[in-house]
Amino acid sequence: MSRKFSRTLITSALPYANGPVHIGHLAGVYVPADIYARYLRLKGEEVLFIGGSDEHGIPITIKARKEGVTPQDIVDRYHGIIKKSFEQFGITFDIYSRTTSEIHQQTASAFFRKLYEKGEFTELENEQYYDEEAGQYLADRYITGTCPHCGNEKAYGDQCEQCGTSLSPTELINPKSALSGSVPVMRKTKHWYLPLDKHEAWLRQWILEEHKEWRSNVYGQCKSWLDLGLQPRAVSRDLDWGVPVPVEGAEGKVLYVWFDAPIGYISNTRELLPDDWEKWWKSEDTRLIHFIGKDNIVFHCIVFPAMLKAEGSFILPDNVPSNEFLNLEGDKISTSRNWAVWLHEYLEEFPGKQDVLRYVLTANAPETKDNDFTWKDFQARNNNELVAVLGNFVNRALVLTQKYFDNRVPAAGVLTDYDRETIAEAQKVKETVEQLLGTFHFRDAQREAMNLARIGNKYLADTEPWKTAKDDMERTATILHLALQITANLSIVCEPFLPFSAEKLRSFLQTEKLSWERLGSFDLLAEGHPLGKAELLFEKIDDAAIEQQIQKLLDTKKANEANEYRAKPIKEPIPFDTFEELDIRVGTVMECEKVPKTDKLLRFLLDDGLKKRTILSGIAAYYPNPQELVGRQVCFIANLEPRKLRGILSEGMILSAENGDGTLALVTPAKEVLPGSQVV
RNA sequence: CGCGGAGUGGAGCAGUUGGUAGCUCGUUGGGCUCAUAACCCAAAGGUCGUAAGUUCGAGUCUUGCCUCCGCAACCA
Repeated sequence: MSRKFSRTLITSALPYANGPVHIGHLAGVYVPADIYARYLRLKGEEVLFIGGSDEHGIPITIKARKEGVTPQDIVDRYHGIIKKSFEQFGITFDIYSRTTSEIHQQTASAFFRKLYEKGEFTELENEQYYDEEAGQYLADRYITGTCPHCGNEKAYGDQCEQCGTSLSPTELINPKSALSGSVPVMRKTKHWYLPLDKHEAWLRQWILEEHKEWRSNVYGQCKSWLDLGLQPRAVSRDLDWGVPVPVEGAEGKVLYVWFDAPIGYISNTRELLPDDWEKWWKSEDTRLIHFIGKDNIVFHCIVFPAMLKAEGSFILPDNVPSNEFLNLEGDKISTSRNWAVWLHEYLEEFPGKQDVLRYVLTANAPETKDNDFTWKDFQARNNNELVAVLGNFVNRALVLTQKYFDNRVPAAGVLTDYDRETIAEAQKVKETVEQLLGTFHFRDAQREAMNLARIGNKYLADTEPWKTAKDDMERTATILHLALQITANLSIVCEPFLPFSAEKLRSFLQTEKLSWERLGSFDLLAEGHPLGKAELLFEKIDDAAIEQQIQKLLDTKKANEANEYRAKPIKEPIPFDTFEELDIRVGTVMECEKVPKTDKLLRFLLDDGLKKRTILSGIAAYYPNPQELVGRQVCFIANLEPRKLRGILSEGMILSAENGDGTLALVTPAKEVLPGSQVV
């Protein structure tokens, strides 16, 4: 694939406007996309970098209801925060808009309409659960009930997490709405489907044959979907928040957020370039690149391309560089658990340190597998790499020039072989970085850029200008001339990765922004050129600042857990007789061991005063050493109908208390009693 | 149950079409003193998750198993 493109359209996944942006978003999408956009611009290429907020979908309506505000309030709030923090962070979108914009409504509507008129959809009427109290249809995940296979009462409409079987909501026994707790009713509803199965053949050819260069995580996932066979996918939803389905008889229906969102790339381009947008989306010499996270692969590689192809006039993406996920201090980043480093907070707490975060996220980017962000690593990379290698080299070159040459670029004299070797090595950086960026290897590219500073440090250490200054100023001049040219080169190569520092560097050197093509030149600074005032490029981050961040994480996590916990409502009153029917007893644990090949089950052998009784209990996760329970007393329901689990007959149920975080603790009598004692 | 990705020296990562493992940081020793106790050199440290197979030869291919992540609420 060596097609000639004359411009590049870069899109970055639209962040969902139900929360601020965190380091996971940055590492996965926005930092690499911005590096790429800056790099191409510096090369003088025609580039457009599109971003925007994704503001539709069920979760936003749920959040709004929870807070008692409108969905528009929610998206206004977060769109504002997100947009501002991207700007401050130096993500150079050509436009950052939103899917609630008027132009997006029009674009998405027209897009749907065109597919509709071309007959690219199939219509299907089926029955779906409807929550009369909440006044809306329920997504599979928002229905809970009893699993028909294992009896788990907390199975979801799409899957039972206890036995792992996938379900459909209609299979659930005693279905309940997760929104209101009411019993949902079946209602007929009509939806439009994009028949992906009809697109399978060309998708297969296009991805599997023509894009073997895609990253293995992307290629592998697409292959898996294609091999399983594509299914028609619903593109509408029963909801009042979104782009209305522009067809008669579709009242109360909106476009499915995954149909709507990627069209946002197009509408935002239109918003920016009302007269000129089409060349970016419809011209074969435009190269379209989607930057996304791994959870979006299928939508950007299969669903959206199918939509574009069905429409007929659009180009398809040339590459979809998807990153894996970034973890935080060993745990998954989670908006709902508040386990994240939020960009807007980082910007406040580390003012002027945008480049440090950009650097760390790129150096540790999850390009091939999930990676971990830790504050200790953040500190180490700042202090040992940015400060010690890059900042220090620049400082050395500038301070020496100040000291010996009155802050003017000295003239180069005769070059030694070693000088020439150093120049040659520095010049190699350009080609290597280009090769790496061209193939979306941002982590390696940045390391290679930093390598230029390493070359500089080594050059100074080996040539020792502070020694030659004692008796050979001509030689000293040559050395510093080269060191300053390397510094000027750093201002070019760092621009895509560390734009704020590159700008500082240019002010130190009193130069304009230099184009990428001049990277590798050793005539960037003219002899006698006066230098500006040198300051520190980076400063050390001390332990206290890092500990504060770690403490903050622990605090918010703790506060959040406490916040989230709410005691469940008390169930309906029951007559005393019903309680009497339960026979709760105390038993002494005689044996306790994990049931082989299960995750959760412990097998208890209890002395219940009359006999030995086997009971299985799903608490293995909370008692890693079941042996320790032997001899303890537990409460259990003695007259529950026996039930076979994993081929073992369980005679009763051991009582456990469920904590706010879902962990379980055994219920035991306050002091030892005889086995078989009744709990009354 | 399934499908995809990942599991490499203390930490974080590379390893292209198979040929006895590289990088950054850390550690230890030495050098230097222009520089933000920064810089330069050297050394120690890995049976490449596990078991088997193909091959003259496998981190790199095949198969089984284990662990983590995603596809499946929120979510890059």
